[in-house]
Amino acid sequence: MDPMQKNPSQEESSNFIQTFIEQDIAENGRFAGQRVHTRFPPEPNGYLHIGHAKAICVDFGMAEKFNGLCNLRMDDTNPTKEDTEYVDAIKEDIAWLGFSWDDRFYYASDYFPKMYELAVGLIRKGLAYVCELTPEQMRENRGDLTHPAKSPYRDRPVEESLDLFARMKAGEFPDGAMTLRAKIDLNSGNFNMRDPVIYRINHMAHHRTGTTWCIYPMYDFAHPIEDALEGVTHSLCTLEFEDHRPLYDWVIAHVDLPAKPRQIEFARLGINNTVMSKRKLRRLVEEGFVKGWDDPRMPTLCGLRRRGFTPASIRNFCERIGVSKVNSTVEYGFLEHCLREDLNANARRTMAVLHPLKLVLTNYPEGQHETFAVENNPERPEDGMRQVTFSRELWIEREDFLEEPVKGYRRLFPGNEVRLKTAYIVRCTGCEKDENGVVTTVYATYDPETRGGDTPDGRKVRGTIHWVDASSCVDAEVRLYDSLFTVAEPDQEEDFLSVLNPNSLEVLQGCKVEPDLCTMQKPASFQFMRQGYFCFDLDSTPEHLVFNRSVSLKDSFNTKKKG
RNA sequence: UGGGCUGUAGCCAAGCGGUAAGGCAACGGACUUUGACUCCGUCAUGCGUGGGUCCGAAUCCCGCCAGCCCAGCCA
Repeated sequence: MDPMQKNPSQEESSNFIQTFIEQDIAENGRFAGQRVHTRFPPEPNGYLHIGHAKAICVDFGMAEKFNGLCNLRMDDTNPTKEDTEYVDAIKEDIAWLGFSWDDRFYYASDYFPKMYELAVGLIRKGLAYVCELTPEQMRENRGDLTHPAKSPYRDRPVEESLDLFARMKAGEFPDGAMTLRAKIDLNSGNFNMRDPVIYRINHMAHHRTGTTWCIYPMYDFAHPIEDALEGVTHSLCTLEFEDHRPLYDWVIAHVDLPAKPRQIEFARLGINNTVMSKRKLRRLVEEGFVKGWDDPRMPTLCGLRRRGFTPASIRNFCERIGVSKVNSTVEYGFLEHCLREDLNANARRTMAVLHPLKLVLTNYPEGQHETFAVENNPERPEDGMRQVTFSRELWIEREDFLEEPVKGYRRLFPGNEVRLKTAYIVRCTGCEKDENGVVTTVYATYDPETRGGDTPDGRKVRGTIHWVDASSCVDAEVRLYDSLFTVAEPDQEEDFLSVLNPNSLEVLQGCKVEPDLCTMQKPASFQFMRQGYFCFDLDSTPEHLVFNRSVSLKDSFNTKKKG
């Protein structure tokens, strides 16, 4: 599906951010003559996950809606946690989703000289001072809910702060020795306004600026400046920054900047049965509970990609969950629904047998072969046909045969007729079992009059099963994934690792697939008949096909009382 | 306990003073050469709660209750 295509039923739905922007445009005030301009500002300290996808869709999507622009900016103001490794991964994932920042790719670190200059300006205005409280002392002097904060350095003369700040920059002081603080309100009920630190000393090499700087701006000081310098009009961020907005506005108001961006906050995405915090995802990777950031069980974009999720499905998901200020938890099933919807329309069909059971057609001549033309996607004739080989011995799904059928079962059992998809109608005549009573071979006879699966005499055949030709099929490995967690809300658990699902990965060897899958381009999504949706694992080879299952098809048989 | 924010169905979510959109899930049914898909139907006399204003309130006012965020030299 075209990711840009709107869901018809969602046509008129809008959100509060859109309303705000519309009002801003209508008021023709501080944004007069400006094109709507947003930005997505990840810190390059980890991989992007589905939660980021929502933010990306909001940031880029809102710009698109207003025919505006959206920048991509690495918010790299803290060298402690950042690394170049993540920068490329972030760009790759955003591009994969289908968004483009054109030539507007920025680094906050590019603004370090300007930020320093603006901080000096603040000191000159008497709006910032160098404070020598240690981290411990600062905590002790922060006050509490009913008592104001304190700093003995608050009234330090401007010249003295200027001198100390220059020496901080020059590297004269060790980490933590002093900070630059904005002089705002030690009495504020909002702790962010109790003279927040805007520069700290950190003698650590930055992934881009190296050792050029040993003082780094704090987010609250840097972010509004970054936005303003880039001409951002609407700075969209998540709810936890709501309390920071007064500070954001303070910086915009007191620092000499070329624009006056407006911050608007929205709720971050929560999905049940999933952890979304970078810290927890990192533990899963580093402690070996998953095979990497791109493990298909991970909610990271690279993980979802390997799992078989498409960009369109993720974008559609983000569009449909909406944007509000309510802390919400979306059901994982909804994400799956969005994938099924896309794949059902666009994935090509193929037949594969996950749990093979031999079917022998006793009246089909040995050594004979024939081929059938099958649509790659019944919904899209333009996707063409493929040739499928058929012969005397086939593989069918073990669960498609029952020696003693349960009520409502309409597949293969002794005496029953079933349709082999696009091939023939066959009647089961019996089966063979090993010494343990396990069925090893099923026998049936085919009806030559029913070539293509038609019933010229009009008789009803209720069951249709998939199959692959035993003489020409290819062995493959299929990986079935289940939730990583055994409880519904792992985020509520203090130790989320104790509720990990040990059966989250099941590997099936010896699955039988149509041979032409070997030649398919990767990654590609398929709907394996009655088995769900799969995609090639990115590291599978023609000699060793590996498939990941994205989502199962719905099967109502097991849940229905009747057949 | 100070400040900020949020409460519309099992889960999301429109609505902005004129009598509760839509999607997911669920449940009925039709169709079916995938027990899938698709299609049709059902699903809040009710909008956290108690008052008030009004001819009329989910929408305005007041009080209460519940949840989330904030005391990093993280973002």
